[in-house]
Amino acid sequence: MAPLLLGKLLVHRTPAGILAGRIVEAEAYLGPHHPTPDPAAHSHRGPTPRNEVLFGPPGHAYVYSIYGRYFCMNVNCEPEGMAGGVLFRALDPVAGIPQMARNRGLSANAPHPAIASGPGRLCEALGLTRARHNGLDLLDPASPLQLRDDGFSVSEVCVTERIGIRQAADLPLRFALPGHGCVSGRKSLTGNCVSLV
DNA sequence: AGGCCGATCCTCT
DNA sequence: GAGGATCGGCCTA
Repeated sequence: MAPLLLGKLLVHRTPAGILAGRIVEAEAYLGPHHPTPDPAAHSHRGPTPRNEVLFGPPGHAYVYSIYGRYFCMNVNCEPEGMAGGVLFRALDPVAGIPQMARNRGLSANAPHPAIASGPGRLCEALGLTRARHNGLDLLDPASPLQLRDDGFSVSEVCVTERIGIRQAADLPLRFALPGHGCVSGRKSLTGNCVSLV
């Protein structure tokens, strides 16, 4: 699911207008049901009050706080009872760009890569919090937070190790659009790209 | 009840 | 490249 989510739109309807960005980087985290152990996954040790959304029906947002200051967002990508998720790591801003920049404390004409490149930046730009957005159905047309396909075509995807974790750091579960300026991190993506066709 | 640490970001060198 | 901010969640006693 993680590579297939690249190129899709993440859309947030807010009182201040529509905020949206194209997903250019995502990471997969494997649930305890999966044959490959993934101790870095929040669901790895089973359900808790924090991660219960991951064990619910798919297509719902799992938003959690990290380091006391930031939020990160996943979409649940497994059937009910299983708990795999995809972390959205970076967006290319598409709509409501000045407001997204303002949410980040940046000037309205800030360069795109400064706005939502990184999972904490992404949530801050879109104005997402656990209190307001955890558990929302991203596939419900009535939801203020949605995943959408606008027909954008992705022909090639890069694969690397995941960023910012210690456990299971060697699993090749980070995916990004090759050469896109809004992808986070400094690791080179060259040589790890595959054609989707 | 206490302690440790994280799917981060920003600043400074 | 290194270090601090900052706090909720999960483990241990």
